[in-house]
Amino acid sequence: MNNREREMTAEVLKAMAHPVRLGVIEILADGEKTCTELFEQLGCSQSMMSQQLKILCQQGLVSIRKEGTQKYCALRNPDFLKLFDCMSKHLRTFLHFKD
Amino acid sequence: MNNREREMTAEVLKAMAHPVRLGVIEILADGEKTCTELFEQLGCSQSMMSQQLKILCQQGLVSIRKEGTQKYCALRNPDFLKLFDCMSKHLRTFLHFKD
DNA sequence: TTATAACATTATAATTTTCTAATCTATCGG
DNA sequence: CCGATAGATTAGAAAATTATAATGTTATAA
Repeated sequence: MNNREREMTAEVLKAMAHPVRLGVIEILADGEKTCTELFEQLGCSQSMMSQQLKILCQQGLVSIRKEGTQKYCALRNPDFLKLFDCMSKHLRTFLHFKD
Repeated sequence: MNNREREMTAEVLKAMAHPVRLGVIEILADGEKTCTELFEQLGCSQSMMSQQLKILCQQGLVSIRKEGTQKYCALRNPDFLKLFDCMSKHLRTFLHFKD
């Protein structure tokens, strides 16, 4: 990786590095959801969700499809789901995470 | 993942989400290196490297072994290297990254 | 014992992120 | 057209990150 590539990679990682945004990715693993479903399930405000979804879209992690007055969000790159296993294992092994 | 786990995961991802820190992980894939080797190869200051290494250690990504006046850094969890392929592919596929 | 090489810490200014609250826009049903 | 629902945008304060510069610490070699 050259420096430019590392900078772009850092941007993508930053886009994931937030509890709400991780929650979105996790929920979307189950299939398309509307913005409202997402913020209700994650217990954050509508405004917060809208802002976080924008970040996820900008980094190509989520795509949005409009249907009437609603918008359906979907995972654009399911590869990133692998990351969750990796992280769970890491937390348990290296950071003494319990429960 | 519950919320606590998402918060901890976010911390680990943040620890990777920086060009210098990604560079460290990439270089360490090749084996142990001293701090000086790392900052020289990445072209950043010694102080910068020391601070970034601290972050990587705190999140369990890098371990440090002392030997005389030097310190040898190593990747603690080589699982994270998989991430680089995933990222390269993502950049090319979803973010139109060229070369 | 002193100079130096390797690394850590601290302080700080500049920039980014994060979160909340308020407002705006678009679409649909009636 | 009107009200309601779904979502976006904007503004701003607080907190976190980033980068640089200066200074501290420790171990070794001479």
